[in-house]
Amino acid sequence: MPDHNSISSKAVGRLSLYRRLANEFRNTGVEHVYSHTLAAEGVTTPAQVRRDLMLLGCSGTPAKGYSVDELIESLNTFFGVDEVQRIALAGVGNLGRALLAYFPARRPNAKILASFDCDPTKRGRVIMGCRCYDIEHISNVIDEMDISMGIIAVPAEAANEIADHFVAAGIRGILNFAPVPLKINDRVHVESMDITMMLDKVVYFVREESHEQDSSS
Amino acid sequence: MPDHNSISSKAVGRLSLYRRLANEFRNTGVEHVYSHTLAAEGVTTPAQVRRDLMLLGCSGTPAKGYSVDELIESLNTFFGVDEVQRIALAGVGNLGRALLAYFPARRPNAKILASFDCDPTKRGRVIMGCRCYDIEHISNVIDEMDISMGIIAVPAEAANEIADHFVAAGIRGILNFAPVPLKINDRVHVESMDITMMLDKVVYFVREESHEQDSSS
DNA sequence: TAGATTGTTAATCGATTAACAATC
DNA sequence: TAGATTGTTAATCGATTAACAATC
Repeated sequence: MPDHNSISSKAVGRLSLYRRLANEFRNTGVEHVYSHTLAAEGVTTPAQVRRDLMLLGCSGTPAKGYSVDELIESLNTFFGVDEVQRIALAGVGNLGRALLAYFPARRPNAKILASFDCDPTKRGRVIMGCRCYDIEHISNVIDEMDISMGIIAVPAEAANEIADHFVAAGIRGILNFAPVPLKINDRVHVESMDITMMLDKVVYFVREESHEQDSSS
Repeated sequence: MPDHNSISSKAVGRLSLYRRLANEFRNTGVEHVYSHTLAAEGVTTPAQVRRDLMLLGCSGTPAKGYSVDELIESLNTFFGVDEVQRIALAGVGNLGRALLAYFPARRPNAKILASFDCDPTKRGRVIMGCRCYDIEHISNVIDEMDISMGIIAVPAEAANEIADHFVAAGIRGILNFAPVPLKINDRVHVESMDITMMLDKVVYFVREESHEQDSSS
């Protein structure tokens, strides 16, 4: 039994990537993969792939590398593919609706069971197959539906308030799309996707490169 | 003149965050901020804030900290807020439409000038204020419109092909939302946002915590 | 002044990289 | 066997953290 406590967030991300790649390989009939095959497809080194897989208890052979089936088996167990994830979504704007369409297709066991919005016209309606509730009832709904994860897709101003509601309702993991670092003191795992920050990064490096070209010419 | 070549992607991300926070402080009438104020709001340490700001050439005083106006001034110059960013979007599905709605409101100088989709019914139409073109014409459109950045919001299978088109058309930065690491050999800056990977991370840590509770009880 | 913060330097920590014997 | 890969250990690198004199 591998010790999961020592696994970093980065490593979990890489494992998620290996799982996807392994599934692709299986779909194309590949039975064995080398560490450098996984590394070349991804963004890491063969040595790191081997370290990551060793954490999972997967071992390969010099002759054939790693068994794809064995890999998928281990990774599915690691990510608990058999367990259904019960998720709540806050914010049913453009981004929220995109997420409602995105997840069922890609992660069938990640189920967004309830959504919340402050817009009164959305309350009670079923949007993209998911019922939208009043934020006032957030605690009751999350409790009744036994939801353990929350997705935040509301504007920056409202994000932390929603996060507080989520934490108070007993949610243990949050995927945050609002461009604000959440201030939460409880033991809740937060992953933030700051789209504007990513855009700023690309913009900076594009400008930077064009300036380099200017000065070199 | 600070040496921008040595600035890491992470540091650029933090600077993007400082800019947002500084703007918020200015809007609420705050004139000076200490490094620990910026650090407390964000996800870093006061020492790192100081290092980051020193890279920009910003210096504070022990008595008052950093001038908010000076900070915003420097950060705006750093990110080239006066320059309009000319952007192309590939994929006008749910996510693509969400991005088309998202950016104009939050980054007025980041202009998505053209979109591309393989769906024939979308071609020629103006969706969310942006004309959708045939992918066949990607090179011409990008060239004519002098576009330097691309956003990829297509399914995983098509992502790398689109990226190749972008690179061939002379694009120098890519924001990738497809859950695939892009294989590009050119000198193009790529930032990837892998939503399913983020979800997998949250799922893992939520499960992990619940297992810890099981074993401790 | 006293207290808190700044910029700067040294120490620590972790992660990545390189090297190598064992294995198929 | 020969060659390539595996698992493992040592070395390097970078980033974060801690410590401290200078400053307002």
